[in-house]
Amino acid sequence: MPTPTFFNLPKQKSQRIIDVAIDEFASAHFNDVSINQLIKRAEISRGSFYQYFENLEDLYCHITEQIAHEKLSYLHAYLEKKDASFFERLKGLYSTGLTFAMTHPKYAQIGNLLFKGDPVFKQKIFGEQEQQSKQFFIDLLQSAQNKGEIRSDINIQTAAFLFYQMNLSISDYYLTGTTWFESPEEYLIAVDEMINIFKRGVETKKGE
Amino acid sequence: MPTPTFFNLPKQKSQRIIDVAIDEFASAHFNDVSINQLIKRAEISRGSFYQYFENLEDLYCHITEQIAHEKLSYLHAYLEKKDASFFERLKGLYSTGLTFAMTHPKYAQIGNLLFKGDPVFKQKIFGEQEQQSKQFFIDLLQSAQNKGEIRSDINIQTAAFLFYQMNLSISDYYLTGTTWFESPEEYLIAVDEMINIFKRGVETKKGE
DNA sequence: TAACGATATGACAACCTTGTCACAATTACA
DNA sequence: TGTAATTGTGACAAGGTTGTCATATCGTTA
Repeated sequence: MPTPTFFNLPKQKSQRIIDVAIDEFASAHFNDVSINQLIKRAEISRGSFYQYFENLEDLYCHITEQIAHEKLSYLHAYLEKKDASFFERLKGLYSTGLTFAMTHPKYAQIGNLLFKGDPVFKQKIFGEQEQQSKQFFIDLLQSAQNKGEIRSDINIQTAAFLFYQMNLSISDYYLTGTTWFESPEEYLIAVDEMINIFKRGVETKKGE
Repeated sequence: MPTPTFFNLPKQKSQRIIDVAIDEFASAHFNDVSINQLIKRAEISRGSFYQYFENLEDLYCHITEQIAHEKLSYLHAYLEKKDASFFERLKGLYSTGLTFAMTHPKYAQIGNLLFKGDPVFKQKIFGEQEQQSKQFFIDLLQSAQNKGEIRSDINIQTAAFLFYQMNLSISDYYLTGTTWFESPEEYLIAVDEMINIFKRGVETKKGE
């Protein structure tokens, strides 16, 4: 947690620090971000930095909490649509992820770097919420299976893993990929097609 | 390229250096590996290191070339089975990746770290071969579509992206994941189930 | 054995990093 | 205005990194 001193700062100044930090954390893994670079860009002295934060991880945590909060508020709209079909909800989830990446590219990139970086560090920062988001996929699938939307021979754990991993891959490619698709528009269409492949892969046969 | 001096070294010594380097590169991203650590563990002096290699990247490239060579020889057995069905070949590809990870965990981890790390660096080291492996998926799918194994409405690019990304995810989870499946055996079954989902997702309907 | 080429070495410069701390400046309040 | 609390500052220590280079040692060959 940043110190009271930090929170008492004029909004303009604290925001400048946060903005620079977001930019730095979106450019490199946590371990490769340096306090020196950050304070130079944010135009604060070394001493001030340590008066605001315990260390770099303190600042990083504060930012990731902000990101998690923002992302959750994004997700809530979709989470509420409990009446929609499983495949509509899955599509909603993927769309939300992509929309979030489009509107908050740096936030999304920070999350992306966290996921691709040291698993131990990821666990430390994101452990609890990661577990929740995995469980969400499992519950979603279980509910769909109970309703007969997906076949009874589909292993929930397997399908949840598959959809969860693809969710990560899809955001990752949007943020850092270039070679597969020519344009974002083409990519969005491709994501829809992937969901259709998934749908056919797990849905209950017509006439069952 | 390492210097002639390095290649003239007694096998025992050069192998010791390579072994330590493999261990280091399997433990952290290239940027986080230090020459100091490496020479300490390999019991060579700083001066010697620079007599063998231009810098750390020189050594890294030499090792990744070794890895690529080893992996290719692994793949060749499967690449030859041109008469097998598309889904059998896809399964063979995934199996090969997993078998490689099981028999060469450090090699696989080095590749994994390269893929999850800085895209620019990845491109520099692996660019050409990455393109080839993507193209391989595309060709495989195109051929399957021509044979009528997969539906004509399936977009090859989309499916190739999907299968390629899952291939990466599957190896990654084997190497670093822990939370989804209890045991490697359970995971191997799950991989089979994923391929079945893919199969149903893209295969031509019976009776077409 | 002597001499020459190949190989090994670690001190060194130059540069980076983090966290601390004595002190300076500013602000708030009486 | 004067005092006290808060906030700002950059030099500094201690540690890390890379690449170089003069020097020492080893081996081979004459």
